[in-house]
Amino acid sequence: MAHSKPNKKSEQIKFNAELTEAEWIIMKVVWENEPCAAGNIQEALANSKDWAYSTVKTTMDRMANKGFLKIQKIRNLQLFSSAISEVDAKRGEFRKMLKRAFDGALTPMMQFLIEHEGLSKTESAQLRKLVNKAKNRKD
Amino acid sequence: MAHSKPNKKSEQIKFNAELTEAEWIIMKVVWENEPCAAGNIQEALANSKDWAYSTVKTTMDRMANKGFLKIQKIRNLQLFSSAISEVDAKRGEFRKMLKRAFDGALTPMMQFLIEHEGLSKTESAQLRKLVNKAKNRKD
DNA sequence: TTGCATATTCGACAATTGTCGTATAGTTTC
DNA sequence: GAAACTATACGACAATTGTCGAATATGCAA
Repeated sequence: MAHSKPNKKSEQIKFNAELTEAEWIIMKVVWENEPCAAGNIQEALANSKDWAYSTVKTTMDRMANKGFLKIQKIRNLQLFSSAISEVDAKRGEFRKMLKRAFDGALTPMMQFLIEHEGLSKTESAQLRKLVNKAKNRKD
Repeated sequence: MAHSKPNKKSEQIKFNAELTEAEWIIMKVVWENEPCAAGNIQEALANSKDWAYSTVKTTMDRMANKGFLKIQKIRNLQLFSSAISEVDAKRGEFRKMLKRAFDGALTPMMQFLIEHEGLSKTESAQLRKLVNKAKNRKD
């Protein structure tokens, strides 16, 4: 066959991406501005992060290596776009937490939330609404 | 005054502890066996983790430095105990995730759970029960 | 007391992450 | 075309994390 099938590992990355702190910060801006150049990102973050251009660029290059960003070259310019979706990144972050702190089980996490994170009446009401909406789902 | 008040930073650590992967693995065993020696932990983990004694010991020493473990010395033996609670560690992990992936807001996370993590009927039923139990809480 | 069996200490090493600086190469503008 | 910009390419460095091995110190048993 002419094109190579992505391997397990890369699919894993796609559906369960684990970003570092700096990567998250950059990724959020990419999702909002893609495709965009490293300079754009640096400027967009200028008021919150005092990062040198090279800091942003190096991090983005590493992200491209990891498969989190794609690069499209136009003449001398590199345009970056996301290679993973926001949902994939959120899923990765969420599952990592779930696995580490709750052995991967959702119910204990919920339990914890209610018992120790003190959901307010408002929040638990919202939650109830959400849960009801989910009632007719798969299973 | 005779005793020093813990500073913001150390309180931060206590109530919002952030453990690394290896630290989580070790901490879980400590919580179940404390007080215990490094050798105990290594043995307890022997079937799941192929770690040399020194690996476990080094990691635990570092954890003690960070204030996650306490050491009590008996003769030539060091007995380790947890210096942070399970709840604190879970809170730390949960909040880190919440901040990174959902800008710290709970409701969007719930939304995400239901929309993308496909809660099963069983799970959403459980959730509903939990939420109802939490109905009469603080606000 | 001599010595084995443990524990502890500590230094080491590679990989990852956060952060830059600088040397180059490609454009654009007089 | 040469100067002034702008982007890229890279190498670097410190701190953290995951992992050990080896040297040293201790305590118990024969």
